[in-house]
Amino acid sequence: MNNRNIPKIVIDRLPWYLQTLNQMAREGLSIVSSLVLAERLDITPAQIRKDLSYFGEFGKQGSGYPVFHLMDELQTILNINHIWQVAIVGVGGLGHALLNYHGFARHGFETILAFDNHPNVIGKQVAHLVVQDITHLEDQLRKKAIKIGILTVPARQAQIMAERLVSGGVLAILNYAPITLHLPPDIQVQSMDPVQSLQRMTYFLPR
Amino acid sequence: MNNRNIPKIVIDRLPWYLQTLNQMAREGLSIVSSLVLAERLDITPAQIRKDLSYFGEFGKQGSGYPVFHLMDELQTILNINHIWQVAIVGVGGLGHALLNYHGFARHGFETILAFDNHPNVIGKQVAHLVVQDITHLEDQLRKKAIKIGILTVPARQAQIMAERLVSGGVLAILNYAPITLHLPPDIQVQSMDPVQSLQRMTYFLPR
DNA sequence: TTGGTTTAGTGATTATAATCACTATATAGG
DNA sequence: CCTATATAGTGATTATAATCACTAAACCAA
Repeated sequence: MNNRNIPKIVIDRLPWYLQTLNQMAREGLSIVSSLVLAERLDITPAQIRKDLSYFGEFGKQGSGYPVFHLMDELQTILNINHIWQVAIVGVGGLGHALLNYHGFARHGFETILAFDNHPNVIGKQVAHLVVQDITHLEDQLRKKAIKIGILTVPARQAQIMAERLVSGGVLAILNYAPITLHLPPDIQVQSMDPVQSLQRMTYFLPR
Repeated sequence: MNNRNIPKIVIDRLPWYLQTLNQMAREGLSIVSSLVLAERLDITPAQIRKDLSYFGEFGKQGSGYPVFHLMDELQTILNINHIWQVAIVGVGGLGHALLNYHGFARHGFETILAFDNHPNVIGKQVAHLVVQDITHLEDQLRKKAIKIGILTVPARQAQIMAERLVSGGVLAILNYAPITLHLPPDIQVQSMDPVQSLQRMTYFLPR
């Protein structure tokens, strides 16, 4: 086991492997070789083998990796072998859509709190939740010991709301606002800006 | 000018630089040094200077980069110095949210077509568009010469819809479905899977 | 059981990317 | 104008990541 400190980029690929293994499991596959998995992901088999080797020996020579076992291992590695409770801040169009998205729960992320600052939304039921007044944010986060927040507020409010999430004890933020958040280095942030993603593609399109 | 073929990861950072420059411009800043920009982005100044040097010399020694000029240059490099027309496939909750999102238009991405296969949605007005029957997809894409598609359909329909986008002439797909699309190598794909993003963070959270 | 085939794991190698550290140029203050 | 300071651009260096290519183990068909 290749256990000198693990490159972050390896971690970034694991969820992707897991997603594909999930798909393969649903297709009834019970063993998969690095070659087959690699073809599905459009990368090299060596990459997969080396990535996995950072964490242990999960495969068998001659056959490959047992799909379910590898999924379990990846879930343990990724720290998703239990339910994570999540809070959403900002119940506009996107917040609504995310609250109604079943994918979170299906993968162990349970949205249990939703906040907004707009009187028209506060107290309203959205999907399975009643939207709470943003003034209760830190209180509620502490009370429920929430570690993960989803930020779906307008750009100009995002920084302050991110800080409030952090002061409520949140350690990881999924940021849908199109700004770069400034938070302590131990806080995890993943940004989901569709405009940036589009701009990463237009570079390669014919001019 | 450091013009041997440009690493893809450099391209990936340019939209992020641009976003921050935008913000700085709004704050009234007209010149910015690599140091100041780097602090804002939490990277090293050398990284920024080297990245930009792949494309030209945009700064002045002693002072820094003229904000507006650099923005213009980046927009030209990224091929976003004109309007891109975009089609959305799938007008569920997320599709609705994206159609109502003004950020696309504000950054030169104009959503001009929306498709769905559900009778309850077809013909309905959503934001500025009337949702069209998915059967007209390829026709309409060709007619309007659309090169960029946004995919917001359920996972099981995503692959086939991606293929239909491509056969309608689309060259870049922003994929919100939680699957890995298999498309010709010249097709650009950016995936936006919130579950994967959450899983990339949980690894670093206390267990 | 045996021998050819498949495949994981991994040290060595190569490729890619980030950083350093220097040069040349511009700025700003007196 | 002159000098001290700031900063871009970049070749050289270091760090990081991907791939190669080998070994040992497991599989499988006859």
